[in-house]
Amino acid sequence: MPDHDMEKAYDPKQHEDKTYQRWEESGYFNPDNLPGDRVEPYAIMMPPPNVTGVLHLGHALENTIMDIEARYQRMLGKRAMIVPGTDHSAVATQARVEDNLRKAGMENPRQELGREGLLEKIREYAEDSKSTILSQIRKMGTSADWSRLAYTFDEERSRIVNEVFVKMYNDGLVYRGYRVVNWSIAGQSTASDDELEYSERTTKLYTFKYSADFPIPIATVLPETKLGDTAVAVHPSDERYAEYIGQTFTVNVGAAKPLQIHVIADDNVDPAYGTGALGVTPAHSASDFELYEKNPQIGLIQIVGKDGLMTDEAGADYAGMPYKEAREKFVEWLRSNNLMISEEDITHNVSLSDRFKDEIWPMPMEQWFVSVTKEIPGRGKSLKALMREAVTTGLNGDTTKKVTITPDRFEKIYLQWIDNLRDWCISRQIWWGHRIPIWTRGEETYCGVSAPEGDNWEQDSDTLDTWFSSGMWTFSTLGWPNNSDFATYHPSAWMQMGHEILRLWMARMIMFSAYAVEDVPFHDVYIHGILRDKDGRKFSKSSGNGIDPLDVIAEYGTDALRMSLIKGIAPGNDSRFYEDKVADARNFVNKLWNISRFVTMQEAQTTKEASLADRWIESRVAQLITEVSSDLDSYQFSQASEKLYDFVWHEYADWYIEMSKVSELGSRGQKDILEVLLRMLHPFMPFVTEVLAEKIGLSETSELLMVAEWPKADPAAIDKELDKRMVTIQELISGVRSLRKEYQVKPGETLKVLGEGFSKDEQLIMSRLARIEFASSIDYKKSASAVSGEDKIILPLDDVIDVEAERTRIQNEIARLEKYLSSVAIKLSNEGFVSNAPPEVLEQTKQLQMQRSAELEHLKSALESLT
RNA sequence: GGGCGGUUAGCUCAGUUGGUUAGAGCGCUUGCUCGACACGCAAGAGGUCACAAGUUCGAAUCUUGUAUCGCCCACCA
Repeated sequence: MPDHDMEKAYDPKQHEDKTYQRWEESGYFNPDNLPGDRVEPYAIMMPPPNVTGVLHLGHALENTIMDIEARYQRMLGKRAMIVPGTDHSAVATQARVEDNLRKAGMENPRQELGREGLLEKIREYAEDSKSTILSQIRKMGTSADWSRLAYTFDEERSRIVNEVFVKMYNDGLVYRGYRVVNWSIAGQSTASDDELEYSERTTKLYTFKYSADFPIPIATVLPETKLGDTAVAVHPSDERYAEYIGQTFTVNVGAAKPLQIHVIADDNVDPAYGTGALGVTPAHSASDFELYEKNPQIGLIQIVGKDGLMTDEAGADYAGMPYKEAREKFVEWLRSNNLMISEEDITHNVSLSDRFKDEIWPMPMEQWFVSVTKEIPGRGKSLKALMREAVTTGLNGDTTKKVTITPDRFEKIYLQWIDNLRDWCISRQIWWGHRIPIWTRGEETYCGVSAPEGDNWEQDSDTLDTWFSSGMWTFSTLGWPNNSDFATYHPSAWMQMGHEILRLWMARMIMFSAYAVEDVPFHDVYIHGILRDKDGRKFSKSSGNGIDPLDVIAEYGTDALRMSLIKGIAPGNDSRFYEDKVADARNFVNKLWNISRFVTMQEAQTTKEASLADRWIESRVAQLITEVSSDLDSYQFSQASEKLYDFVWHEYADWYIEMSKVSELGSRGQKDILEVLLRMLHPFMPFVTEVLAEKIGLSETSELLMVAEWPKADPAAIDKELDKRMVTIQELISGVRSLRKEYQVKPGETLKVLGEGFSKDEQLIMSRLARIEFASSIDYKKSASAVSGEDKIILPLDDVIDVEAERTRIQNEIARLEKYLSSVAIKLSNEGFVSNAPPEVLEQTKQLQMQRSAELEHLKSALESLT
């Protein structure tokens, strides 16, 4: 039953929670419960938010995009499913909790609480944050299947992590290696290359000689590391230093241990940069370590320890000293011994740990790595090759096993990253995370999903990089390998994510899936931009510009927030958050509410014959359905939302409903059309549309709008001639309105115009909307009757439209088309073109030719009717 | 150093294979309380689409170059 007691303005608070509850109770978030014969699965795995706190507006954007896609696919009749979940986010969460504990007065949480004690604190925090996050996701209207809720650190996911690890271990892809890794002193843990951020700093570049008798000067920004130098590298063709290549010098560096400096040659040294020679510190530089691997005879000396203090290797005077002090001391020594050649300020990038924010120290140590270049047994290719294949040819050249990236420019970025990919350091020395499933007992090593039988086995104390588990998200959430969900829903259909985690996450999902499942993790991935604040800054805790989505929702409603986030953005481009935009979207929601209110107040006129207005709106709606569907099919969410917005407001409300107020015209299909619009708007603004659908009463079924069918366009309704005619009428009305102004006709007065060439309905519309009357002939002289004595001004329509201008326009158009057609005729008579052009291009050209010819004919007749 | 993106109305931004007079929201001006909506209605002002050259019957859109802003990666002696 239609509800005639609607409030004047829509109040989201009264409806949103109730509506979400209705959805949940229906069970339709779970695709197994969806009505109808649905066969095609359509799974979307929610990018699991970190359990490090609360969600921000960026998550709101993600949820909106994801939910639009899911709701659209559900309405298309697929078994649409969003699998929700959260990520334990190893380092990030531990760092956050340790930070909180320190703020609360604990000096060294790890020491004071111990492994289990600290883990307990982190677990508490994570659970707390998890429940906040899940309720926020509900608030955003996300149609997630809560029965499949997952967590990267729950039992099932942990089992799968271990299984994949074991598989990789047995395949020799996971290995223990000694090499330089990124070490965070503050975090007391390694970090992968992708967990670094860069900060530009001004530092001193020191140019010096190790000793007075050492022939080659070198430069550095980290003088204390020079106490660990074992070589100087020069370019092989550098004549200045050629004579020294191959020699070894023993240099005395004051209080430190004497250094054995080998002079080596390497092509990577740029002879034009600095002194043209490079002091090689194998222990504290990843690139120097590579030189060491090529020239192992030079040796390696670690002079800074994990604690940031100088080691014994640095010499008795330096041992135990914080590296910053050591720097001062060594620089002072160089100065006082006249070895310092120059000191200049330069700006350079410093690597920081993205979680602990301290400067990264490259250090050599034993860690676990995943080899990306080693051939996988039985597969004949490396992980790197698989990662490349998955987005180019499809795995093993199978195009059904291919990931399509939208917008496609991100494919290039991805491939570029793959090319530079190095082995991935996966072990972390923090405690919060999946413990490495390796046990040792004396000389024995065991790798397995669970602990080995027997006593005295000791498990590796390290944990896995958090991306090791999130990289398996698409199949771990489905219970790989034996769950029926996995068989049904993997590969997932579609995935969305921000471009900032393209490498961190997308690449890893592709890698793990290609390796473990031998398939892609998803068929399509949509990359969206980052949401920034109104000044273009990233939202972050440190800038203090965070906005709680719940505050926005409380003020404007979820639908308004969703619409504002999606509208007016381009795929892949960053966007900014403006409250004005939300207010605008709120106005739109309210407009829709009032349109519905108006429609429910009308009496049903279903039997009435279609009026001009009806035929026109049906034509326009058919076109709208086609366009919006095609936009959504190509993930043009913003464009689709804008088309709907414009249509609802400026065509349906401002024009169709206004026309319907001309009582003689009536309106046959107001409610039907509104329902079609509600369906199309539902993915974008699920709450208000669901509420309104209930108010106006769904025509076909009593089910929720959420599971209603996506409208289909009726091609027969499309009447482009009628559309054009309407545009002309709108222009005429607008012309009449300005004439009223020009002749200063008072609002109550009627303007009389010559109505030749217009149908009765058309005249009706114009007479009402522009308040004019139509005369059948001109019975006046224009100049004399501009202002008549009878409250009426009579004008020929020629005055309303500028006939001369119109004629010129049409003539130009005709000329343009004729020119075009002649060029096409030449093209089509060219045998080279006809025989070489791809058939579809040829076909397209011919079609265009026909289309344009028809247009030309049309214009010619229009010109005639004007004259 | 390599790559990617931006430069369109006062502001914030759309503009998918080249095609009528380049759009929206906000802001601004004027007028409206005429059967839903002032979170509204109507009218209006405002743009050499960063610049230059080229391709084309036709360029905001394609090509080349320049300027400028931003992001990512590499380097960081």
